Amino acid sequence: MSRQNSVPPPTAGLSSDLLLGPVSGTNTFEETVQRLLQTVRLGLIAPGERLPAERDLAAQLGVSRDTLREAIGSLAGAGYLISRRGRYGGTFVSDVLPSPPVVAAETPAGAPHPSITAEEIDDVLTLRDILEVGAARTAAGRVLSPPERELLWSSLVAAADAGADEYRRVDSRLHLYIGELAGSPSLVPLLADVRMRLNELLDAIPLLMPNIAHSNKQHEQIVIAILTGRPAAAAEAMREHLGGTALLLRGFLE
Amino acid sequence: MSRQNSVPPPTAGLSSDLLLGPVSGTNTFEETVQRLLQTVRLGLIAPGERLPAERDLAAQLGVSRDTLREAIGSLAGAGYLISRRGRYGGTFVSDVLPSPPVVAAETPAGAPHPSITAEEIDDVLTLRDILEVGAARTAAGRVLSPPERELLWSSLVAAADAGADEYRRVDSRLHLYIGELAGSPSLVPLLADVRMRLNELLDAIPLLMPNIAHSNKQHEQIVIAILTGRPAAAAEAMREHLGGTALLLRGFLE
DNA sequence: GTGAATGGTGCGGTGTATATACCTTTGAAG
DNA sequence: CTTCAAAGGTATATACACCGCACCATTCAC
Repeated sequence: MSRQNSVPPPTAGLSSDLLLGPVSGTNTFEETVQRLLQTVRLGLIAPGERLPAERDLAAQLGVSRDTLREAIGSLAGAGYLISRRGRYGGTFVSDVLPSPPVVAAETPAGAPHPSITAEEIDDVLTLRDILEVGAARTAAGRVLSPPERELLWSSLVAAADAGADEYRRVDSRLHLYIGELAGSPSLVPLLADVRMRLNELLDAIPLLMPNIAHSNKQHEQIVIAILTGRPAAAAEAMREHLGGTALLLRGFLE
Repeated sequence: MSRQNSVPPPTAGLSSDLLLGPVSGTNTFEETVQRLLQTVRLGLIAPGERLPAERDLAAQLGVSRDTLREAIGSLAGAGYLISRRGRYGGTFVSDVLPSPPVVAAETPAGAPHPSITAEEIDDVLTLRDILEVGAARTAAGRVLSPPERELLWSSLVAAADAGADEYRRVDSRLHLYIGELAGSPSLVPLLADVRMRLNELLDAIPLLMPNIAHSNKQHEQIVIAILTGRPAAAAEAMREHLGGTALLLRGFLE
């Protein structure tokens, strides 16, 4: 043990045992599960809709059908997916999604929160701020094709029209699509990841209608700023929007 | 079953077969190699310095010693690491790092670029802009401890004093440390990844002294803005700084 | 009833990762 | 000069994740 013994080396002491972190240990299986979960939880495929056939999906994901099936099975067991066989069968997203395992916001006996620490909250909110504000700014700085513009607008409308039950999902989609408009393919999975983490936190607090209304108004400002090509305005609007959620979360959880 | 299928589903056609992308297929072994490579290429451990003992490092990384050794062996073969046995031995970073396999910037026969496409360049630069500008802004918005402030400043000085041979490495460290000051642990690996991708591109173009001098000046502006707590100024300075590199890259490679 | 598309099942092969134990080298301390 | 501790080097056995393939069972349009 004890590392930097002889010389306190000139470069040591900076950060960053980037080393330190445990290597992901990402099973192909677990990663596949996460992918599917994202697809469902972020609303990329709506409740009741069908996934591609197992053989096709496995090919798309670059995974053996066996592994994919294990993943599907595990998610089916959790109530997210339903498989039907036979012609015109397939694997479908549950019509009614299971409410995810809510991490208790209150500690029953004073025990430390199982997985919802203050550091996690800060981490997620900070990262989200960086990613989403940057995405909005970048998207606003690009010239968008007519179909892109229409799709953005319809995503906005969908969010505005959504009921409380589907709001989380539709909202996620809108934010994700803004990220996609930024034009960096690598950005989208990062946004998806941080959004998944955020949703996990949001699941622990109530969803209030006034907040939704407020969010919708902000969404509109963001989208309009993007459509009219004003990066600074888009960034500012997004920052405000995220700030609201951040306040809400910190208020309830910290 | 299935509710809204009558209509060509409202949610389809959006982006994002987030599904589509192939699952990473990340070997523990390859991931370990990447980690070590980052540690060396980004200057987290300087040439000549020692890595933790195999057994310790394996534990830190959450990897079996066997796998770690394979990774070390492969990097030793490539000239990045050197292992010495016996008491006070260990694994060390090569005193002189191998110049990485330069992806030819010119196509010899008109064949398509092996791995350096215009899309990759855009992707990296866009993502970098989002991450680093956001990091600078966030870092400037935090109250920094005295040691943090000193370390930031000394990183700046190190970059200013660096010779052309070590510039890439020291520059990476500075940028990475700014990211660390943003206070989001999850952000750091993302910055490291995008920086690795960027360095791969930079390796394909010459390093000019005037550019270095200019960069140093910009670094100073960024750091000062962070130290004086001016988020907008920090973001703007960082954006300018990155813009320079972006122009350079696009000029040489696109 | 027939055919086609789909999920369900079984099996064997291969490579990767782990765990454990032991050997070898080196240099400082006694 | 001997000893010892700390490091890398080696060997072997085990578990299982992932894959590819072939085949079965179910369902619905026609």
